[in-house]
Amino acid sequence: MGNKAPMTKADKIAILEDALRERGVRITRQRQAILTVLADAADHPDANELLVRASAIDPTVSLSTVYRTLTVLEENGVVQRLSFDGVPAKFETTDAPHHDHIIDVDTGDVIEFRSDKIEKLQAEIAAELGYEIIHHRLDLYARRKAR
Amino acid sequence: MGNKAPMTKADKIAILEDALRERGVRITRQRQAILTVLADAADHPDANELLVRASAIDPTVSLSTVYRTLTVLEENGVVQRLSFDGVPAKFETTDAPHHDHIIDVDTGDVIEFRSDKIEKLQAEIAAELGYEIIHHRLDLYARRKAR
DNA sequence: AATGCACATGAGAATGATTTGCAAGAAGGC
DNA sequence: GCCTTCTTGCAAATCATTCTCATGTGCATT
Repeated sequence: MGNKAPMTKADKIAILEDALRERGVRITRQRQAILTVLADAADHPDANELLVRASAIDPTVSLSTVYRTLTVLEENGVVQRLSFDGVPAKFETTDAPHHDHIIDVDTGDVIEFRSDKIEKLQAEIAAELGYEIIHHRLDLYARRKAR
Repeated sequence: MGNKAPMTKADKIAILEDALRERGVRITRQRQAILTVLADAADHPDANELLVRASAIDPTVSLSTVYRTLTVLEENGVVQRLSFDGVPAKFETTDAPHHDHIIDVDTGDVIEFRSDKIEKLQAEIAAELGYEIIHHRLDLYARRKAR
């Protein structure tokens, strides 16, 4: 049989689980549920939203476990925590390509963009100051130009 | 007599107070103390630190008032609130020239930097997408490099 | 300088997100 | 299957921040 079948989401999760196990993280029912929800999420859910979604898969998941699992996953580089002003922290998987945001100040629209040049400059600046970037956040608040 | 005497910090604060009064903000003893502390601060104090410093000027200042005053000052464009990951919000006056921040993920320290190259790149990217930048926010979460 | 009143204050309680202590439960190497 | 160690759920604890409310005060007006 051919072995070129495309990797399914289930495969991805299984690979992720193995990698975590490798690092000494036990794969529990609750963690599987949370991982599945994170892998499915196209948005940036907060802890509470993750609880709701994970509960649909495994009703025994508690909010404490969501938080504890997110901490573990963050420490293992699987998810990234996004802290915005005032609102609860949001989370996203780190497998999506990195991008920054332009926020349209008039409409509230959010546009994603990515610039390797900027990424490179950031790294240079940090290096000059003796730092190594873990992650960053760049938000451009802008207005549509009149034509 | 000459009228070219340089503006002292006291002058600056007086001007600020007048501007605020103009906008219907009452200048109380507590607000004066907090304004003075903010004008003096070369770093990025959080609410608690501001309380400590302002108390040295006016011992009647309370933490509630620090928070309330910061909100008022933010609404009136005098200070900017910096909400970083995990740590309490930090504040800085808006009269300083624009700069971005590096946040030390281990200590919570905040370092300012400024790069015209990055500013220019941002403008270019926004322009390409048909936008004009109003303001932006760039936070680099970084870790001190081992030497 | 005295008056009035809307706004500001201090003290502490309330809130909301996140963390933690503890006893019971389960993962995974043997 | 067993045992050790890590995880979990629950509830209580924390922490930053906001709110409540009775009292105090800036300042426009006299």
